[in-house]
Amino acid sequence: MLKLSRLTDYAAVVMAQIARHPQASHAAADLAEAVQLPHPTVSKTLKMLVKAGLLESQRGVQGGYRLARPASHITAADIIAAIEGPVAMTECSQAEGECDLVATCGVADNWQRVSLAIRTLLESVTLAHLADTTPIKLPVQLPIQSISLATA
Amino acid sequence: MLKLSRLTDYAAVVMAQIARHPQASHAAADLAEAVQLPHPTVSKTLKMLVKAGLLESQRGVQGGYRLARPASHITAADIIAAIEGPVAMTECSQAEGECDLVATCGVADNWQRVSLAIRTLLESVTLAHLADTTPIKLPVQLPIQSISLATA
DNA sequence: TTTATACAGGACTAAAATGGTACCCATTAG
DNA sequence: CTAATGGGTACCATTTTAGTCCTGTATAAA
Repeated sequence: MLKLSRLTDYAAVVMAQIARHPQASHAAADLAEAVQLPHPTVSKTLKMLVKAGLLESQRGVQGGYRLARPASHITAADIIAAIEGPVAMTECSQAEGECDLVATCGVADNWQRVSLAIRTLLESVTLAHLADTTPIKLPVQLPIQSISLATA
Repeated sequence: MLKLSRLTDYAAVVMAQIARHPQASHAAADLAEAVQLPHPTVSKTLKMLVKAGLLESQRGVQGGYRLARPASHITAADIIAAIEGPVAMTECSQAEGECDLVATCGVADNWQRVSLAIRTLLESVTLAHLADTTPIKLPVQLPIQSISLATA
């Protein structure tokens, strides 16, 4: 299915919610209420986003969460990486490729290229785009077809 | 991580192996040996690929598996779908969007667009590309940047 | 016709990831 | 001080994934 985990999904929704009111400080409870999700789960997600440097937190009374940088400088890839780790389609697309089947595999290099293409795509989508209620236009047909897939 | 499942990975490797010798009929045991993976697991994967219509099987002595159509007409998306089901990043990107949070979500539409872009990308990569030992060239930078992300 | 080969299908188990909860600690405004 | 609010950790339940095994069926060759 190549699906995002549910927590990643939550993270995107919550980030979008914050992005729509960038000035305010958002308490975890308020966010959970706004997006209709269980409070502890939202809280967990928020902590992960802080640790990844996408949110800043303020403790104490009147505390809460704010974006660490403008929504236009936070990408979908950032959010996914914050929850699931770096975007990589196969074991061996990660930094420390620990696959002992490289010899018989034969597709590793090409999967990595595909993986890179997807990562680049996700890096081109910002939180500002996601949070926008008027849907973003992604005229995917043209650019994708224009990718040269011919072998060297 | 947005990672493929291990079985999907196996499927790609096995398909590539078959694609490199399209005329021959490949027994599950031979394939397992060639790619250095446990026989029962490879066998399971092959069955799924048959059910998805990507391979054809022949029973009996001298039987085995063959591609159901040319490698250039089998896409990465096909292989992923055969093992994991249709490519969809979020619950609600599937046909029967069964998410009761649509009202408070606010990012559903945009995720679906991203999902579509990834699917299109995966459909543009064929088994012939994956099986090619000279790596495919995916000059991703240019076309991705050319995608208009401006809101309507 | 018999036999060895090889796929088909399903049941089953073990292991891992995921999602969710609870508890207690640290910080800070008033 | 104290109430509000995030931080961290540990824990449990569920689901998913991976892998194995067994039995049945088709087929080519002897």
